[in-house]
Amino acid sequence: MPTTRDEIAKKAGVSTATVSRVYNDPDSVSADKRERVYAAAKRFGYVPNKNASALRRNATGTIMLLERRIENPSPDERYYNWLYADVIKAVKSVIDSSMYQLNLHSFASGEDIRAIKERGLCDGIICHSLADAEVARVCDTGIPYVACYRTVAPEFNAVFVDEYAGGAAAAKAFIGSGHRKPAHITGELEHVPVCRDRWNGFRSQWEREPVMINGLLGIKGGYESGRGLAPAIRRGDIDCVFIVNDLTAIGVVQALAEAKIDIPGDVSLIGYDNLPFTATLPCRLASIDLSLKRVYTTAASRLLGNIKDGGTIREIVAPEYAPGDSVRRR
Amino acid sequence: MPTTRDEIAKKAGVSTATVSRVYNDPDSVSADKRERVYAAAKRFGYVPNKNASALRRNATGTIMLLERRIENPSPDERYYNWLYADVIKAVKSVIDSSMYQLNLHSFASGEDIRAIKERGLCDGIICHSLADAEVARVCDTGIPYVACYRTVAPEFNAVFVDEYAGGAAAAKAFIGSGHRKPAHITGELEHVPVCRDRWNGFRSQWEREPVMINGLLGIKGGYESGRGLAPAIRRGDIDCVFIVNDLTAIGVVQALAEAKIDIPGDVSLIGYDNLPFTATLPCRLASIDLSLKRVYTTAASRLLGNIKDGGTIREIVAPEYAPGDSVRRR
DNA sequence: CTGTTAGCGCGTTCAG
DNA sequence: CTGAACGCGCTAACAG
Repeated sequence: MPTTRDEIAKKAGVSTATVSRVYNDPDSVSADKRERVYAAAKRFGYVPNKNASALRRNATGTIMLLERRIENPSPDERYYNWLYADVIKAVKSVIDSSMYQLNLHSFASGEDIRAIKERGLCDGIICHSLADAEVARVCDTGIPYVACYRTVAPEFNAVFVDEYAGGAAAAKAFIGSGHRKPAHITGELEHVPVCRDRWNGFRSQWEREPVMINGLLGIKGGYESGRGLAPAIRRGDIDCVFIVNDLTAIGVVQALAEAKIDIPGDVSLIGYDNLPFTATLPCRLASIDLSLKRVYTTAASRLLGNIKDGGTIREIVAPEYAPGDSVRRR
Repeated sequence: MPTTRDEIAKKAGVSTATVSRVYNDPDSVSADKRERVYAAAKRFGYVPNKNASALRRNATGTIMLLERRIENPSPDERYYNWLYADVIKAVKSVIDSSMYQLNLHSFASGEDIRAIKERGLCDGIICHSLADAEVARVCDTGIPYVACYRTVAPEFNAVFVDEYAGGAAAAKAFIGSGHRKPAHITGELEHVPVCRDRWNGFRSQWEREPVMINGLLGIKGGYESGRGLAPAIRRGDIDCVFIVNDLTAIGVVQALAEAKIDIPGDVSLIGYDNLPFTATLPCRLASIDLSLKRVYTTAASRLLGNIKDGGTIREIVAPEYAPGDSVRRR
């Protein structure tokens, strides 16, 4: 049976308005009364009622984590469900200690995004991996927002991963362990900006241009690219391969296994995303960890600030190299 | 700018109470007025304010999805994060079309569970994979609840998976495709009731007792068990193996690969859980799908009913065989 | 079946 | 810096 503000006011010997102020603008209350309120709150287990405060405030008291709905996810798309649990937990850790609640929401169309505003669903939006056009829709609602994880155009509020730095980190890991003959397997370079960034970051570190194969993303795409690369590896023209993401890397590993190429004996491999299920591979795949926890906790707290004080949000988080057995010193 | 009930009442030419009733007990309103309210609501984009209704109702308007917090998850534990995204989506699909909001919550101690009541955090609790002792704590709060997925003692409200039927389904799949020499790899049979149920279901279908290896759960445990089983497979004493879960099965596959035993050429395999990342294995692992979507949507709607009308909840959902390349007709 | 009315717990004026 | 008082949008009596 939760206590109410009025009871606490009585117990602490202050007015109800003072109790309210203690929770919304502590500095405007004298230290003495503030402490008395805190003490009474602790003694009687008082927590402000979120529904009442949101109602009074003319707000929803809700922060929305927004993602694109995928009706029938392909197997490859489902792998990224994986990240979702981490993302939720990171956002929750910040939101829970604010006066807001977290709400998960997915949209199928731009119309759905407009409806968020019209139906008054939330006070702030955290966009999970949305493309520029989708973020633009969110921006149009006028609700405070931040786009996360994916790189988006500079006019949007965003906290995202420095994909270029990620590619460069892979190259540095190879170079640091004595590799000299790099290759890169990408996926749909023409259509996927992220792939371009990773590739540009990777090539930036080498004196001579790495070999590059531009295949399809995903396990199957990786398998084909891996087969394409096998002869060159066998000839000794390539001693390390950076693969644009872990999912694609799984296909590469399968192709190399079929071609009797040993990892890391014959060639070293680094993936990207650090998806944990790569532990199902014969050897632990080195990868680039997205630091998603950092991205989303940063985004959530910046958004809360933005709701209060306005302004813009722009932060870039550098991913980190996650070592594995697939890289061997040469 | 969301519309309010009072405006809709005016537009529809009815009283405010009637509008309220249309959303809370539609049958108590004449069809004529009901339609007028719906029409006005649609025209002006009216949606009842959840904060206001929860406040007035003296409730929270929140359903909680509760799980145990794992501070530093082991790699094996992290694999089950996977299921979490599916669970959330299933629960959301039901809660979203009710007047409730979904809230995710984790606890570290029994004290945390008691605090849910004291702080008035929710009107109903969906327990995700909790053990009997934890469910008992939840039950003690007096808040309507349902325990999910794990089998729990009969005195608790629960919707869970029929693990015995799952084991039996694996046996039937083997028998139906002409297998005659079964084995089972389990994990910590003494301590894990689920493992016992799966094993009992499996053995129930065979005339002669299957070979059984009781190792440790997880990839490493499976690897050891797989090594132990290899000689018997090579001798032709075993033509099919049911493994207590997919994670353990991954270890088994690795061990058999090392022992140059071909799947499904030399032996057929069926896992349990149908975790999608088994697609990273050389062959698609047949498995038993938990039907978690069904479990959690059922649980959520039963819980909503329970909040309204009381009563008890007890449903058992049978898992389904999910075919794969790891089983071949003999 | 329908309308009138009294608060649910709180944030925020407005006076002091 | 503090307190009194109003009303956010809604549900649930109650009276017709």
